[in-house]
Amino acid sequence: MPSTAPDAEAAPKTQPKAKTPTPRERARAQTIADIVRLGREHLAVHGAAGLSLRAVARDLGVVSSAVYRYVESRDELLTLLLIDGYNELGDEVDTAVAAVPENDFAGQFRALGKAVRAWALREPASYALLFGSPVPGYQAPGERTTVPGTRVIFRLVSIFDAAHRAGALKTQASPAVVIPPALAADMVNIRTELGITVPESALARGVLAWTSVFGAVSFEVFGQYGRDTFSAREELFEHQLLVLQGMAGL
Amino acid sequence: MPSTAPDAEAAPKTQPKAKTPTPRERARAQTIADIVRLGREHLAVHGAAGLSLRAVARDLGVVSSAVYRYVESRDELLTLLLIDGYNELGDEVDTAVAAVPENDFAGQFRALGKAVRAWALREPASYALLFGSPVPGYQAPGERTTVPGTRVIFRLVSIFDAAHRAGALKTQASPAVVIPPALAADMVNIRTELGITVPESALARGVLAWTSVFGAVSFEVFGQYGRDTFSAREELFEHQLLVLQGMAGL
DNA sequence: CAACAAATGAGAGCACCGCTCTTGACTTTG
DNA sequence: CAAAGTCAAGAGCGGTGCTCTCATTTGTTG
Repeated sequence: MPSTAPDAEAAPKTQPKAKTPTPRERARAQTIADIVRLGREHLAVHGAAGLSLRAVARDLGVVSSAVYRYVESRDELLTLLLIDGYNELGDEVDTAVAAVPENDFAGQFRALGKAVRAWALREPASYALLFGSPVPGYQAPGERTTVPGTRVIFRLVSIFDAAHRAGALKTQASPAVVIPPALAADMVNIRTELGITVPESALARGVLAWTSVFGAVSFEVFGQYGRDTFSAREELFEHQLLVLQGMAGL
Repeated sequence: MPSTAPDAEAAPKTQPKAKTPTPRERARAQTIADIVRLGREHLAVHGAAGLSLRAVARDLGVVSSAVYRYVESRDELLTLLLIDGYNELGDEVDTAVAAVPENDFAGQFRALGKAVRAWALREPASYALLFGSPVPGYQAPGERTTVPGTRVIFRLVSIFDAAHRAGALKTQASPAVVIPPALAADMVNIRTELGITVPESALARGVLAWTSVFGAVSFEVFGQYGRDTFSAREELFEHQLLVLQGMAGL
């Protein structure tokens, strides 16, 4: 794939660069892909804080300064890994949700949650990079990370919205809790921004379901549960999803 | 305070060392306390991964190798900061819960949640150390951290147990969700270990409330909410606590 | 095909890190 | 008062991110 522009080919624009990829560009893209791949391996083993460009260079069979030809800095590599992780998670969530019947909204919610958990347990270091403690001194560039970084939450919102449109969302949850005006205003903003029709209270419960799923996954991935407090973690999470879907009105 | 034993004074034991603290011991304890204090400051600024013994030594006005007289290693300092954080959080949670009337169990739950959130927002680096991504290569020594590390969850469990004993816990939540046998067995184990009487389903919902609170706090502290998705974060969290307390049967 | 220019890799170097070891000075204790 | 114990300092090892210079490779173009 080309290094900069997302337009694959054709359409000669004002930029004289975006033609068919020259062999140099191809080699360059391949090298960057190799760096990202090795970076992922190091991330998995040593964590985000232990990600070392020098070590990646060694694995690449090249001196450390050479990788700076391809990656601007360690933070740049972190950004590439961040985008990589967001997209991998987003892909797996999408396929998991798509495998559930269109009108089984609760099942879609559970499939989403289980996909998140499965990916997180398989790639704990990437999960930690995406959803764990922020890497000190590193600020993700929003213009590159927001789109892949919001794929899962968008998917969840779309499930709620589809359920609501289908009349399958219980908007009046069992213990009715009033929403203060300031919070309601936020919810209205979100609703208009996303172009959905879910009422405020249901939207708030959806947000809570979202954060709760990640709380449960984080506890498990980050080892907050005691070593052997829970032996049936799969069942625990499944149960939590069932309770949460009820709370959210699905 | 003495460096090793928790017995303040008197009671001459078999150990010939535990007398009145010598000036040397006092100075040593003071130096260690200074190191921990400076370590906390560095933790707050540079995060756990950026915690540097050399920098602490500089602030202490001493050469780097000198601090190794007081702290075995960087990981040892991390452990001290971990215990420090757990105890500070535990203290604040305890006082916050104690300020609520004894029979207002839902209020106690909310007070606990709000105390956790307030502390986390005030000390994000410590919160990240305690509940965020694990520091790669660092394993907390359980024999020193489990007791302070379980103070808050014990407090929460005790609220649920007291509510149940007082007959104020709705054990049959609105959408009844069956608990698979393996998970029920885990819950029975926990119940007997803690010496409480809460039924399995309520205990499971308590666990979910616990992880959900931390999910919500983590999202806020770790900046997972968009920059300006929510302007009324205080109200959002309060609302989430209300929903969770309903879900948990309080 | 040859010449040129861009892209690339190597190496040295800077300042930082955790940690170890030795040395000399100091303080407490017998 | 001298021995024992404690401590700060400094040098040193291997690691890190990153910059700079220099030589070489490589693709393109006249």
